[in-house]
Amino acid sequence: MQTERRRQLSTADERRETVLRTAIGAFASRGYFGTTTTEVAKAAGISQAYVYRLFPNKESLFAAVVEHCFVRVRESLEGGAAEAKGSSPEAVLSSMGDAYARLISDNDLLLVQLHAQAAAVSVPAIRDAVRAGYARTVEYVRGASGGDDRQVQEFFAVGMLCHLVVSMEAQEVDAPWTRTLTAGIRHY
Amino acid sequence: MQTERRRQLSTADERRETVLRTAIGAFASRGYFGTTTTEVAKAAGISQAYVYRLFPNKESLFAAVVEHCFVRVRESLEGGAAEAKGSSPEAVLSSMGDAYARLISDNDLLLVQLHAQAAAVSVPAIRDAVRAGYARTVEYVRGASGGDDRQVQEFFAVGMLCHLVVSMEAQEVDAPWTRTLTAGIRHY
DNA sequence: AGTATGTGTGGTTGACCACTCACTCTTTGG
DNA sequence: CCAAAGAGTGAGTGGTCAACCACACATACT
Repeated sequence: MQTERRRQLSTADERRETVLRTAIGAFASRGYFGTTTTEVAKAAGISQAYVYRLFPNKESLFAAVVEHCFVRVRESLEGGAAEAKGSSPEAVLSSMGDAYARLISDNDLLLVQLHAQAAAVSVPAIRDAVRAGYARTVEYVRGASGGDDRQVQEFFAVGMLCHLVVSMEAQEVDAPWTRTLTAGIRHY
Repeated sequence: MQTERRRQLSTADERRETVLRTAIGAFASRGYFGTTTTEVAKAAGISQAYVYRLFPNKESLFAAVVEHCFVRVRESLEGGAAEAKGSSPEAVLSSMGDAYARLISDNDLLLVQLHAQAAAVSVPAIRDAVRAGYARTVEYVRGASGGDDRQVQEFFAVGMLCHLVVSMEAQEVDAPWTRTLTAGIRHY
């Protein structure tokens, strides 16, 4: 009978994954400096002390969360590429853009990327995570779409424009300037 | 004789302007949550307590710094528009882009804008300052260049791409993905 | 000269935060 | 069944930060 009894404790690895998943919501609003490890712990349903058993310090924790976000973004782009109608760079990029728009309809993922960019300026470990994330993502987009430098660059430029729109909640404001910035940008 | 003697104390208004100017450098690396009012005070050469005589709280201080940044950006764009060769939207936008590139060759101004965007997510007063700044700037660019929605949008999208490149110091990395992101982007 | 007003600071406070330690309870394996 | 290893926590600790206050000095006004 014991053999079949459910574990009530998670393994450390499972907990680490839970933390990575839930910490996205914790870091999304106030970013690296503005979010406390207590908030991260609460979101994961563990004690603050245990966060420090799973990660050596706040910096590594945030860097791991950032890497996790990039993985999710790439998975979403892969999905987009798979369901593209046609194999021209334009068709693939458009379908990828659509998949990305769906992924970030929950804003948290996008906001963590924005905050990661901001923290990258002063925290080397985070800068490295951001660089590695974009390195892989740019190369993935280039390879999967077959687009040239110009097209790939524009793909990311539009992505950055999304960050701007979401960060100041420009969709909530009905004015010519917001319509200009959001023109043609999908959101769900 | 007394009439001609130099004031040794600044007026509060002069001090406020000094703070706005020097605080850009203070906030540039670690942003709103990561920068202390003591650092802002040191950059301005005054005591931390006096910062709180000049501004009601940290939030208003940062919002004022953000507004100041937007004013400087618009001044720079005006300069660019003035020295454009030709009056076609393309010529004016190109010249404005060049002026902007020169303005942010000192990175601090750009970094404050990036951090403002990040803080806008969770601090309403900062979000309002960022919205107002982009509202005026978008309308200025549209009016001065005569460009259509598409062109104005691309202008800002490329600007956002600059934020990304600078925040992770992508210029320091020599690799295909950095060349793709930075292609055609001027820097001084 | 004297006073009201404005500029500016040292020192403090109470809250909070990253990180640690000693300890308990659970699971695993022999 | 027992011991070793792992999961998990309560209760700190030292340090830092935003904001405040009492006070000193400079200037302007009369």
